[in-house]
Amino acid sequence: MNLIEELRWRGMLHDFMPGTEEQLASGMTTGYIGFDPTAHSLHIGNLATIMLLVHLQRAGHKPIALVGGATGMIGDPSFKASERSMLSEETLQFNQAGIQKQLEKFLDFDCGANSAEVVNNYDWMKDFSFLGFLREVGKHLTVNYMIKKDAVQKRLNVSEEGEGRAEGISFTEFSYQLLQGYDFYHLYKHKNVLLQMGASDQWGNITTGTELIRRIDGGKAFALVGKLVTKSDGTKFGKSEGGNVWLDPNLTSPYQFYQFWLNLADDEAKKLIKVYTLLPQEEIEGLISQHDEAPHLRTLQKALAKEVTTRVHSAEDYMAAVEASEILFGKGDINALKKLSEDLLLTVFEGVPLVSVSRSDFESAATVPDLLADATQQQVFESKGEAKRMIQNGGVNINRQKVSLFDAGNGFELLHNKYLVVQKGKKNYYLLAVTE
RNA sequence: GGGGAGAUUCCAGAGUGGCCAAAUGGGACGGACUGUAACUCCGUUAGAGUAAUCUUUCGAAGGUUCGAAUCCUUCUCUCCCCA
Repeated sequence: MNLIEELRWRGMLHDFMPGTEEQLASGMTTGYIGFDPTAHSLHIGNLATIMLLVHLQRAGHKPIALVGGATGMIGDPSFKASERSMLSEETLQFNQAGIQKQLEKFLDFDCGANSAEVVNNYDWMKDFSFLGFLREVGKHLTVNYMIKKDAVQKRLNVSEEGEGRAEGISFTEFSYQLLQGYDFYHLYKHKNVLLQMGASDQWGNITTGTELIRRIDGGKAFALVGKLVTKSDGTKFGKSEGGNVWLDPNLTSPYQFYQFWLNLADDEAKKLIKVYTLLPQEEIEGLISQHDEAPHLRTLQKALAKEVTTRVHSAEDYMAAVEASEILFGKGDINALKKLSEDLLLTVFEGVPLVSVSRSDFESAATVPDLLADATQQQVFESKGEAKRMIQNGGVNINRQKVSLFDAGNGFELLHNKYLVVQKGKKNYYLLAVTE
Protein backbone atom coordinates (compact mmCIF):
# COMPACT_ATOMS: atom_id res chain seq x y z
CA MET A 1 0.00 0.00 0.00
CA ASN A 2 1.43 3.34 -0.88
CA LEU A 3 1.47 6.33 1.43
CA ILE A 4 -1.60 7.99 -0.01
CA GLU A 5 -3.70 4.85 0.13
CA GLU A 6 -2.50 4.20 3.64
CA LEU A 7 -3.40 7.66 4.83
CA ARG A 8 -6.68 7.55 3.00
CA TRP A 9 -8.06 4.43 4.66
CA ARG A 10 -6.91 5.72 7.99
CA GLY A 11 -8.94 8.84 7.43
CA MET A 12 -5.87 10.99 7.82
CA LEU A 13 -5.70 12.45 4.36
CA HIS A 14 -7.14 15.86 3.73
CA ASP A 15 -5.63 17.03 0.48
CA PHE A 16 -2.51 16.89 -1.64
CA MET A 17 -1.20 18.65 -4.69
CA PRO A 18 -1.63 17.10 -8.10
CA GLY A 19 1.40 15.04 -8.97
CA THR A 20 2.20 14.13 -5.38
CA GLU A 21 1.13 10.56 -5.81
CA GLU A 22 3.24 10.18 -8.94
CA GLN A 23 6.25 11.68 -7.24
CA LEU A 24 5.94 9.27 -4.33
CA ALA A 25 5.55 6.37 -6.72
CA SER A 26 8.63 7.33 -8.64
CA GLY A 27 10.99 6.52 -5.80
CA MET A 28 12.19 7.50 -2.38
CA THR A 29 11.05 11.02 -1.72
CA THR A 30 12.15 13.22 1.12
CA GLY A 31 9.37 14.97 2.97
CA TYR A 32 9.30 17.19 6.00
CA ILE A 33 7.00 18.64 8.60
CA GLY A 34 7.74 21.62 10.79
CA PHE A 35 6.98 21.97 14.47
CA ASP A 36 7.20 25.35 16.08
CA PRO A 37 8.48 25.41 19.64
CA THR A 38 5.47 27.15 21.13
CA ALA A 39 5.67 24.95 24.20
CA HIS A 40 8.39 22.80 25.62
CA SER A 41 6.44 19.69 24.83
CA LEU A 42 4.37 18.49 21.93
CA HIS A 43 0.80 17.44 22.56
CA ILE A 44 -1.36 14.77 21.03
CA GLY A 45 -2.54 17.15 18.33
CA ASN A 46 1.05 17.33 17.12
CA LEU A 47 1.29 13.59 17.46
CA ALA A 48 -1.26 13.15 14.69
CA THR A 49 1.03 15.16 12.45
CA ILE A 50 4.06 13.19 13.55
CA MET A 51 2.21 10.08 12.47
CA LEU A 52 2.25 11.48 8.94
CA LEU A 53 6.02 11.40 9.07
CA VAL A 54 5.97 7.93 10.53
CA HIS A 55 3.83 6.71 7.68
CA LEU A 56 6.05 8.49 5.20
CA GLN A 57 9.01 6.61 6.54
CA ARG A 58 7.18 3.31 6.63
CA ALA A 59 6.29 3.80 3.01
CA GLY A 60 10.00 3.88 2.26
CA HIS A 61 10.49 7.62 2.03
CA LYS A 62 12.76 9.84 4.03
CA PRO A 63 11.24 11.95 6.78
CA ILE A 64 12.68 15.17 8.11
CA ALA A 65 11.30 16.78 11.23
CA LEU A 66 11.93 20.47 11.30
CA VAL A 67 12.11 22.28 14.59
CA GLY A 68 10.95 25.82 14.04
CA GLY A 69 13.56 27.71 15.99
CA ALA A 70 13.22 30.62 13.58
CA THR A 71 9.53 30.46 12.74
CA GLY A 72 8.72 30.05 16.41
CA MET A 73 10.13 33.51 16.96
CA ILE A 74 7.51 34.94 14.64
CA GLY A 75 4.29 33.07 15.36
CA ASP A 76 2.09 31.42 12.77
CA PRO A 77 -1.00 33.56 12.17
CA SER A 78 -2.89 30.83 10.32
CA PHE A 79 -6.57 30.95 11.19
CA LYS A 80 -5.81 32.64 14.45
CA ALA A 81 -8.15 35.44 15.43
CA SER A 82 -5.56 37.49 17.20
CA GLU A 83 -1.92 38.33 17.25
CA ARG A 84 0.14 36.00 19.30
CA SER A 85 2.44 37.04 22.04
CA MET A 86 6.07 36.50 21.32
CA LEU A 87 8.11 34.06 23.31
CA SER A 88 11.41 35.03 24.78
CA GLU A 89 14.52 33.55 23.25
CA GLU A 90 15.34 31.59 26.37
CA THR A 91 11.90 30.03 26.35
CA LEU A 92 12.23 29.20 22.71
CA GLN A 93 15.55 27.50 23.17
CA PHE A 94 14.24 25.53 26.07
CA ASN A 95 11.18 24.53 24.05
CA GLN A 96 13.23 23.55 21.02
CA ALA A 97 15.33 21.16 23.02
CA GLY A 98 12.22 19.61 24.51
CA ILE A 99 10.35 18.97 21.31
CA GLN A 100 13.41 17.86 19.40
CA LYS A 101 13.92 15.13 21.95
CA GLN A 102 10.33 14.06 21.60
CA LEU A 103 10.40 14.01 17.83
CA GLU A 104 13.38 11.73 17.92
CA LYS A 105 11.35 9.09 19.70
CA PHE A 106 8.99 8.45 16.87
CA LEU A 107 11.17 8.13 13.84
CA ASP A 108 13.87 5.71 12.86
CA PHE A 109 17.23 7.43 12.55
CA ASP A 110 19.16 4.38 11.63
CA CYS A 111 17.61 2.51 8.77
CA GLY A 112 19.85 3.33 5.85
CA ALA A 113 18.87 5.61 3.03
CA ASN A 114 15.58 6.71 4.43
CA SER A 115 16.79 7.39 7.96
CA ALA A 116 15.04 10.30 9.56
CA GLU A 117 16.66 13.62 10.22
CA VAL A 118 15.92 16.52 12.48
CA VAL A 119 16.77 20.01 11.35
CA ASN A 120 16.24 23.44 12.84
CA ASN A 121 15.35 26.33 10.60
CA TYR A 122 17.13 28.69 12.96
CA ASP A 123 20.37 27.26 11.57
CA TRP A 124 19.80 28.76 8.15
CA MET A 125 17.66 31.71 9.11
CA LYS A 126 19.93 33.15 11.77
CA ASP A 127 22.45 34.61 9.40
CA PHE A 128 19.94 36.03 6.99
CA SER A 129 19.99 39.80 7.06
CA PHE A 130 16.74 41.65 6.81
CA LEU A 131 17.75 43.22 3.55
CA GLY A 132 19.04 39.95 2.27
CA PHE A 133 15.78 38.27 2.97
CA LEU A 134 13.78 40.99 1.31
CA ARG A 135 15.97 40.84 -1.78
CA GLU A 136 16.32 37.10 -2.07
CA VAL A 137 12.96 35.88 -0.90
CA GLY A 138 10.41 38.63 -0.54
CA LYS A 139 10.94 39.80 -4.08
CA HIS A 140 9.57 36.59 -5.50
CA LEU A 141 6.08 36.78 -4.10
CA THR A 142 3.51 39.50 -4.29
CA VAL A 143 1.56 40.74 -1.35
CA ASN A 144 -1.47 40.10 -3.50
CA TYR A 145 -0.59 36.42 -3.49
CA MET A 146 0.12 36.29 0.20
CA ILE A 147 -2.95 38.20 1.20
CA LYS A 148 -5.26 35.85 -0.62
CA LYS A 149 -4.49 32.97 1.70
CA ASP A 150 -7.48 31.89 3.75
CA ALA A 151 -5.21 31.54 6.72
CA VAL A 152 -4.69 35.29 6.98
CA GLN A 153 -8.14 36.42 5.85
CA LYS A 154 -9.53 36.13 9.33
CA ARG A 155 -7.28 38.93 10.39
CA LEU A 156 -7.97 41.18 7.45
CA ASN A 157 -11.72 41.27 7.04
CA VAL A 158 -14.56 42.32 9.18
CA SER A 159 -16.76 39.26 9.05
CA GLU A 160 -20.07 39.70 7.28
CA GLU A 161 -22.01 38.41 10.24
CA GLY A 162 -20.60 41.19 12.30
CA GLU A 163 -19.53 38.60 14.80
CA GLY A 164 -16.37 40.43 15.52
CA ARG A 165 -13.97 42.52 13.63
CA ALA A 166 -10.55 41.74 12.35
CA GLU A 167 -7.87 42.50 14.82
CA GLY A 168 -5.35 43.20 12.16
CA ILE A 169 -2.14 41.38 11.53
CA SER A 170 1.31 42.63 12.23
CA PHE A 171 3.88 42.69 9.49
CA THR A 172 5.78 40.17 11.56
CA GLU A 173 3.09 37.54 11.50
CA PHE A 174 2.22 38.33 7.93
CA SER A 175 5.78 37.43 7.02
CA TYR A 176 5.45 34.03 8.60
CA GLN A 177 4.42 32.28 5.43
CA LEU A 178 7.49 33.64 3.70
CA LEU A 179 9.72 32.13 6.34
CA GLN A 180 8.01 28.80 6.16
CA GLY A 181 8.05 29.01 2.39
CA TYR A 182 11.74 29.70 2.46
CA ASP A 183 12.35 26.71 4.72
CA PHE A 184 10.81 24.53 2.08
CA TYR A 185 12.96 26.15 -0.56
CA HIS A 186 16.07 25.73 1.53
CA LEU A 187 15.38 22.05 2.17
CA TYR A 188 14.52 21.57 -1.47
CA LYS A 189 17.81 23.11 -2.45
CA HIS A 190 20.05 21.46 0.12
CA LYS A 191 18.38 18.20 0.99
CA ASN A 192 16.35 17.50 -2.11
CA VAL A 193 13.13 17.74 -0.14
CA LEU A 194 10.22 17.57 -2.53
CA LEU A 195 7.32 17.26 -0.16
CA GLN A 196 6.04 19.21 2.77
CA MET A 197 3.29 17.78 4.90
CA GLY A 198 1.36 19.17 7.82
CA ALA A 199 -2.07 19.60 9.28
CA SER A 200 -4.69 20.95 6.94
CA ASP A 201 -4.39 24.46 8.34
CA GLN A 202 -0.88 24.54 6.94
CA TRP A 203 -1.99 24.28 3.32
CA GLY A 204 -1.54 27.96 2.68
CA ASN A 205 1.91 28.09 4.18
CA ILE A 206 3.00 24.99 2.35
CA THR A 207 1.84 26.18 -1.04
CA THR A 208 3.72 29.41 -0.46
CA GLY A 209 6.75 27.17 -0.29
CA THR A 210 6.00 25.28 -3.48
CA GLU A 211 5.32 28.60 -5.18
CA LEU A 212 8.64 29.99 -4.01
CA ILE A 213 10.44 26.92 -5.31
CA ARG A 214 8.71 27.32 -8.62
CA ARG A 215 9.46 31.01 -8.95
CA ILE A 216 13.02 31.03 -7.72
CA ASP A 217 14.17 27.80 -9.22
CA GLY A 218 11.51 26.69 -11.62
CA GLY A 219 11.31 23.60 -9.43
CA LYS A 220 8.38 21.39 -8.68
CA ALA A 221 7.60 20.48 -5.11
CA PHE A 222 4.57 18.96 -3.49
CA ALA A 223 2.21 19.37 -0.57
CA LEU A 224 0.19 16.91 1.40
CA VAL A 225 -1.93 17.80 4.40
CA GLY A 226 -3.61 15.62 6.95
CA LYS A 227 -7.01 16.02 8.47
CA LEU A 228 -7.14 18.08 11.57
CA VAL A 229 -8.23 15.77 14.34
CA THR A 230 -11.39 17.02 15.96
CA LYS A 231 -13.78 15.52 18.41
CA SER A 232 -17.07 14.20 17.13
CA ASP A 233 -18.83 17.27 18.44
CA GLY A 234 -16.48 19.42 16.44
CA THR A 235 -14.66 20.90 19.39
CA LYS A 236 -10.95 20.91 19.73
CA PHE A 237 -9.41 17.54 20.29
CA GLY A 238 -6.68 16.81 22.71
CA LYS A 239 -7.88 18.78 25.64
CA SER A 240 -8.97 17.04 28.76
CA GLU A 241 -10.29 18.73 31.85
CA GLY A 242 -6.75 19.42 32.88
CA GLY A 243 -6.04 21.20 29.61
CA ASN A 244 -3.86 19.87 26.84
CA VAL A 245 -2.76 16.27 26.72
CA TRP A 246 1.00 16.53 26.48
CA LEU A 247 3.59 14.03 25.50
CA ASP A 248 5.89 15.12 28.29
CA PRO A 249 5.31 12.83 31.28
CA ASN A 250 5.92 15.73 33.63
CA LEU A 251 3.03 17.66 32.14
CA THR A 252 0.67 14.76 31.58
CA SER A 253 1.62 11.70 33.58
CA PRO A 254 1.58 8.35 31.77
CA TYR A 255 -1.37 7.42 33.93
CA GLN A 256 -3.36 10.49 32.89
CA PHE A 257 -2.26 9.94 29.33
CA TYR A 258 -3.49 6.35 29.39
CA GLN A 259 -6.74 7.42 31.00
CA PHE A 260 -7.34 10.01 28.32
CA TRP A 261 -7.41 7.37 25.61
CA LEU A 262 -9.32 4.91 27.70
CA ASN A 263 -12.09 7.42 28.25
CA LEU A 264 -12.69 8.28 24.62
CA ALA A 265 -16.19 7.94 23.28
CA ASP A 266 -16.72 4.94 21.03
CA ASP A 267 -16.97 6.93 17.83
CA GLU A 268 -13.80 8.78 18.58
CA ALA A 269 -11.91 5.65 19.42
CA LYS A 270 -12.92 4.18 16.07
CA LYS A 271 -11.58 7.19 14.29
CA LEU A 272 -8.48 7.71 16.36
CA ILE A 273 -7.20 4.19 16.50
CA LYS A 274 -6.52 4.55 12.80
CA VAL A 275 -4.69 7.80 13.28
CA TYR A 276 -2.67 7.11 16.37
CA THR A 277 -1.71 3.47 15.99
CA LEU A 278 0.07 1.61 13.26
CA LEU A 279 -2.12 -1.44 13.58
CA PRO A 280 -2.95 -2.87 10.16
CA GLN A 281 -6.35 -2.45 8.61
CA GLU A 282 -7.57 -6.02 9.21
CA GLU A 283 -6.65 -5.86 12.85
CA ILE A 284 -8.40 -2.56 13.38
CA GLU A 285 -11.48 -3.80 11.61
CA GLY A 286 -11.40 -6.86 13.81
CA LEU A 287 -11.12 -4.74 16.91
CA ILE A 288 -13.99 -2.56 15.79
CA SER A 289 -16.33 -5.46 15.19
CA GLN A 290 -15.22 -7.04 18.44
CA HIS A 291 -15.94 -3.77 20.12
CA ASP A 292 -19.37 -3.43 18.58
CA GLU A 293 -20.35 -6.84 19.85
CA ALA A 294 -19.52 -5.95 23.42
CA PRO A 295 -19.06 -2.22 23.65
CA HIS A 296 -18.97 -2.21 27.42
CA LEU A 297 -15.64 -4.03 27.36
CA ARG A 298 -14.14 -1.07 25.52
CA THR A 299 -11.83 -3.24 23.51
CA LEU A 300 -11.02 -0.36 21.22
CA GLN A 301 -10.18 2.15 23.87
CA LYS A 302 -7.97 -0.36 25.60
CA ALA A 303 -6.11 -1.27 22.43
CA LEU A 304 -5.70 2.37 21.51
CA ALA A 305 -4.57 3.36 24.98
CA LYS A 306 -2.07 0.54 25.03
CA GLU A 307 -0.57 1.33 21.66
CA VAL A 308 -0.27 5.03 22.19
CA THR A 309 0.90 4.91 25.78
CA THR A 310 3.54 2.38 24.87
CA ARG A 311 4.68 4.39 21.88
CA VAL A 312 4.81 7.74 23.61
CA HIS A 313 6.00 6.56 26.99
CA SER A 314 7.05 2.95 27.44
CA ALA A 315 5.78 -0.55 28.04
CA GLU A 316 6.58 -0.17 31.72
CA ASP A 317 4.66 3.06 31.96
CA TYR A 318 1.75 1.40 30.26
CA MET A 319 1.77 -1.50 32.71
CA ALA A 320 1.96 0.87 35.64
CA ALA A 321 -0.96 2.88 34.27
CA VAL A 322 -3.06 -0.24 33.88
CA GLU A 323 -2.21 -1.34 37.37
CA ALA A 324 -2.99 2.05 38.80
CA SER A 325 -6.30 2.11 36.93
CA GLU A 326 -7.27 -1.23 38.36
CA ILE A 327 -6.62 -0.11 41.87
CA LEU A 328 -8.34 3.22 41.40
CA PHE A 329 -11.35 2.04 39.45
CA GLY A 330 -11.50 -1.62 40.27
CA LYS A 331 -12.93 -3.04 43.41
CA GLY A 332 -9.92 -2.04 45.43
CA ASP A 333 -11.00 -1.03 48.90
CA ILE A 334 -8.98 0.01 51.88
CA ASN A 335 -7.55 -3.45 52.17
CA ALA A 336 -6.19 -3.29 48.64
CA LEU A 337 -4.61 0.01 49.51
CA LYS A 338 -3.10 -1.35 52.68
CA LYS A 339 -1.46 -4.16 50.78
CA LEU A 340 0.49 -1.77 48.61
CA SER A 341 4.04 -1.14 49.55
CA GLU A 342 4.96 2.47 49.97
CA ASP A 343 6.84 2.47 46.68
CA LEU A 344 3.96 0.94 44.80
CA LEU A 345 1.52 3.32 46.42
CA LEU A 346 3.58 6.25 45.23
CA THR A 347 3.87 4.74 41.78
CA VAL A 348 0.14 4.21 41.51
CA PHE A 349 -0.50 7.75 42.59
CA GLU A 350 2.17 9.27 40.44
CA GLY A 351 0.58 12.13 38.61
CA VAL A 352 -1.97 12.55 41.35
CA PRO A 353 -1.48 15.75 43.31
CA LEU A 354 0.54 15.11 46.41
CA VAL A 355 -0.64 17.26 49.26
CA SER A 356 1.57 17.67 52.29
CA VAL A 357 0.07 18.26 55.68
CA SER A 358 2.13 18.67 58.80
CA ARG A 359 1.56 16.21 61.57
CA SER A 360 0.34 18.94 63.89
CA ASP A 361 -2.13 20.32 61.33
CA PHE A 362 -3.33 16.82 60.66
CA GLU A 363 -3.93 16.12 64.29
CA SER A 364 -5.58 19.40 65.05
CA ALA A 365 -8.05 19.09 62.17
CA ALA A 366 -11.18 18.07 63.99
CA THR A 367 -13.44 17.34 61.06
CA VAL A 368 -13.05 16.26 57.46
CA PRO A 369 -13.70 19.75 56.06
CA ASP A 370 -11.09 21.12 58.46
CA LEU A 371 -8.65 18.58 57.16
CA LEU A 372 -9.39 18.92 53.45
CA ALA A 373 -9.77 22.67 53.27
CA ASP A 374 -7.76 24.33 56.02
CA ALA A 375 -5.08 21.79 56.81
CA THR A 376 -4.29 21.26 53.14
CA GLN A 377 -4.16 24.97 52.53
CA GLN A 378 -7.12 24.85 50.17
CA GLN A 379 -5.36 22.38 47.92
CA VAL A 380 -8.18 19.88 48.02
CA PHE A 381 -11.12 22.15 48.71
CA GLU A 382 -11.32 25.90 48.39
CA SER A 383 -13.41 26.27 51.49
CA LYS A 384 -14.88 24.24 54.25
CA GLY A 385 -18.32 25.00 52.90
CA GLU A 386 -17.44 23.43 49.60
CA ALA A 387 -16.03 20.38 51.31
CA LYS A 388 -19.14 20.09 53.42
CA ARG A 389 -21.46 20.35 50.47
CA MET A 390 -19.62 17.71 48.55
CA ILE A 391 -19.62 15.39 51.51
CA GLN A 392 -23.35 15.89 51.81
CA ASN A 393 -23.62 14.99 48.13
CA GLY A 394 -21.67 11.85 48.81
CA GLY A 395 -18.72 12.92 46.73
CA VAL A 396 -15.83 12.46 49.11
CA ASN A 397 -13.98 9.23 49.75
CA ILE A 398 -11.03 8.74 52.00
CA ASN A 399 -9.03 5.57 51.63
CA ARG A 400 -11.78 4.42 49.28
CA GLN A 401 -14.42 4.69 51.94
CA LYS A 402 -17.23 7.17 51.59
CA VAL A 403 -17.27 9.97 54.07
CA SER A 404 -20.91 10.24 55.03
CA LEU A 405 -20.91 12.80 57.80
CA PHE A 406 -19.33 16.13 57.23
CA ASP A 407 -18.72 16.66 60.89
CA ALA A 408 -17.18 13.26 61.35
CA GLY A 409 -13.90 13.42 63.15
CA ASN A 410 -10.79 12.50 61.28
CA GLY A 411 -10.01 9.15 62.76
CA PHE A 412 -8.59 7.82 59.56
CA GLU A 413 -6.02 5.17 59.38
CA LEU A 414 -2.89 6.46 57.74
CA LEU A 415 -1.36 4.17 55.17
CA HIS A 416 2.22 3.47 56.13
CA ASN A 417 1.52 5.80 59.00
CA LYS A 418 1.82 8.63 56.52
CA TYR A 419 -0.63 8.67 53.61
CA LEU A 420 -4.29 9.20 53.07
CA VAL A 421 -5.94 8.61 49.72
CA VAL A 422 -8.51 11.30 49.19
CA GLN A 423 -11.05 11.14 46.41
CA LYS A 424 -13.05 14.14 45.36
CA GLY A 425 -15.71 12.80 43.09
CA LYS A 426 -14.92 9.72 41.08
CA LYS A 427 -11.83 10.75 39.26
CA ASN A 428 -10.08 13.38 41.29
CA TYR A 429 -7.55 11.81 43.55
CA TYR A 430 -5.23 13.41 46.03
CA LEU A 431 -2.55 11.75 48.00
CA LEU A 432 -2.30 13.35 51.38
CA ALA A 433 1.08 12.95 52.98
CA VAL A 434 1.52 13.76 56.62
CA THR A 435 4.93 15.24 57.15
CA GLU A 436 6.72 15.50 60.44
C1' G B 1 -18.40 66.78 17.48
C1' G B 2 -23.99 65.55 18.42
C1' G B 3 -27.56 61.94 20.36
C1' G B 4 -28.77 57.35 22.83
C1' A B 5 -28.04 52.65 25.66
C1' G B 6 -25.54 50.04 29.20
C1' A B 7 -21.93 48.00 33.22
C1' U B 8 -25.41 42.31 38.01
C1' U B 9 -22.64 36.58 41.16
C1' C B 10 -18.02 31.64 35.89
C1' C B 11 -20.95 33.23 31.17
C1' A B 12 -25.62 34.93 29.21
C1' G B 13 -29.44 37.44 31.41
C1' A B 14 -33.80 38.92 35.04
C1' G B 15 -34.30 42.08 39.08
C1' U B 16 -36.02 49.27 39.59
C1' G B 17 -36.25 50.69 47.81
C1' G B 18 -37.16 45.77 52.29
C1' C B 19 -39.76 38.94 50.83
C1' C B 20 -32.19 39.56 47.06
C1' A B 21 -26.48 36.04 48.14
C1' A B 22 -29.98 37.94 43.94
C1' A B 23 -35.05 34.53 39.02
C1' U B 24 -33.98 31.68 34.62
C1' G B 25 -30.74 29.37 31.09
C1' G B 26 -25.78 27.70 30.05
C1' G B 27 -21.26 26.01 31.98
C1' A B 28 -18.76 23.68 35.88
C1' C B 29 -18.79 20.26 39.85
C1' G B 30 -21.12 16.17 42.74
C1' G B 31 -24.70 11.93 43.11
C1' A B 32 -27.85 7.88 40.87
C1' C B 33 -27.69 5.00 36.40
C1' U B 34 -23.70 3.06 33.13
C1' G B 35 -18.87 0.75 30.08
C1' U B 36 -14.00 4.85 34.72
C1' A B 37 -19.01 6.18 28.74
C1' A B 38 -23.30 8.61 26.18
C1' C B 39 -28.35 9.68 27.42
C1' U B 40 -31.52 10.75 31.46
C1' C B 41 -32.71 12.12 36.37
C1' C B 42 -31.37 14.55 41.04
C1' G B 43 -28.31 17.96 43.78
C1' U B 44 -24.51 21.93 44.49
C1' U B 45 -22.50 26.47 42.43
C1' A B 46 -19.72 33.93 47.73
C1' G B 47 -17.26 33.07 52.86
C1' A B 48 -17.91 31.53 58.16
C1' G B 49 -21.28 28.58 61.23
C1' U B 50 -24.49 22.09 63.31
C1' A B 51 -28.04 25.93 63.06
C1' A B 52 -30.49 30.52 64.01
C1' U B 53 -27.57 33.91 61.90
C1' C B 54 -23.46 36.88 60.55
C1' U B 55 -19.66 38.91 57.00
C1' U B 56 -18.30 40.40 51.88
C1' U B 57 -20.80 40.95 46.94
C1' C B 58 -24.53 43.64 41.80
C1' G B 59 -18.34 48.89 37.22
C1' A B 60 -15.62 52.76 41.14
C1' A B 61 -16.09 56.46 44.91
C1' G B 62 -19.30 59.28 47.71
C1' G B 63 -24.46 60.54 49.34
C1' U B 64 -30.02 60.01 50.62
C1' U B 65 -32.71 56.36 53.72
C1' C B 66 -34.32 52.67 59.61
C1' G B 67 -33.04 49.85 55.08
C1' A B 68 -30.12 50.33 48.32
C1' A B 69 -28.28 45.81 43.05
C1' U B 70 -32.43 49.15 42.97
C1' C B 71 -32.80 56.57 44.37
C1' C B 72 -29.08 60.99 43.88
C1' U B 73 -23.89 62.96 42.59
C1' U B 74 -19.20 62.40 40.44
C1' C B 75 -15.86 59.22 37.98
C1' U B 76 -14.23 55.02 34.80
C1' C B 77 -15.28 51.86 30.95
C1' U B 78 -18.30 49.57 26.96
C1' C B 79 -21.75 49.63 23.01
C1' C B 80 -25.09 51.86 19.31
C1' C B 81 -26.83 55.79 16.01
C1' C B 82 -25.94 60.54 13.42
C1' A B 83 -22.03 63.81 11.57
